[in-house]
Amino acid sequence: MMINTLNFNEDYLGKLEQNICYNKILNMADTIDVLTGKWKIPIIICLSFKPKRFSEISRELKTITDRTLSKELKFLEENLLITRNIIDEYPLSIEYQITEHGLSLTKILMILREWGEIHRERILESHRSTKI
Amino acid sequence: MMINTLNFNEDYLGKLEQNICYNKILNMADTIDVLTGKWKIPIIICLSFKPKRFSEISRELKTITDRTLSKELKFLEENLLITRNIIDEYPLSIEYQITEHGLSLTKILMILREWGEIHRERILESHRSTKI
DNA sequence: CAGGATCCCACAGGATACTG
DNA sequence: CAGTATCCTGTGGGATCCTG
Repeated sequence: MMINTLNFNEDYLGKLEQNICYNKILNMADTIDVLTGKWKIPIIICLSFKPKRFSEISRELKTITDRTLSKELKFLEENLLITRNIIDEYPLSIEYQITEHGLSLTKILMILREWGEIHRERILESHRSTKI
Repeated sequence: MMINTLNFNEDYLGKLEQNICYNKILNMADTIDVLTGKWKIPIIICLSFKPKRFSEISRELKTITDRTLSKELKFLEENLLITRNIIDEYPLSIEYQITEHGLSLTKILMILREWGEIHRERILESHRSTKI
């Protein structure tokens, strides 16, 4: 997983530089991978406050389907961003908890938010000026 | 564009906090939007060195199709990350150039790369330990 | 050279129904 | 409660061919 097949031309910045550049891009893509899609960021944020159960997450995210939530939780667990803890056997109760590694995304999310704000400003500004 | 329809429950952190949180997530999603997909990051990096023409970009990215390159360049232009400059009419020659705004993504890309490196380490490490 | 048009497939994610 | 199974649609992106 996470290994995509992007191919830069071998002449790109010379072979050595190209390989370095190639790996850097792979690393960026890996990070994007973990944040992309409609629900990963909301789930991460939702769990960053405290551990929660399946139904709690589902309720807070409101429009997510069980199927999607189930898949995304599995994905995040495989990526070591959350853990799935069995709390009680009878009745079955399971808790999802963010890991340290998962929390380390917080910094990135803040930076994404900041840039997104600026970006939205620019776009709106440019739309205004073209309409005058 | 860029406005998705994510819906947090109204009770989420209380109504006020929820609205703030909701907007923050929209901003994050906007940034991700600009970086997601197979080719946006490579194109941005490719153009961050110097302005290039369609065929140059195509050659350097090697496996990208004309159709995809065309669409992505249009997307990046609409998002004010690059400009499309007509250099010569006869023969037609056009140059794509990254904007200041586009260059401001560099910082984010570095951070994504750093986290991606760490992430890959963790994943590999965990796979090693489960196989022992 | 700088793309547009068309066809095609894989995958994300919603709707709905069911299970231990 | 904590999911799984099935069906369905929209979109990303490759392949191929065509044009000013």
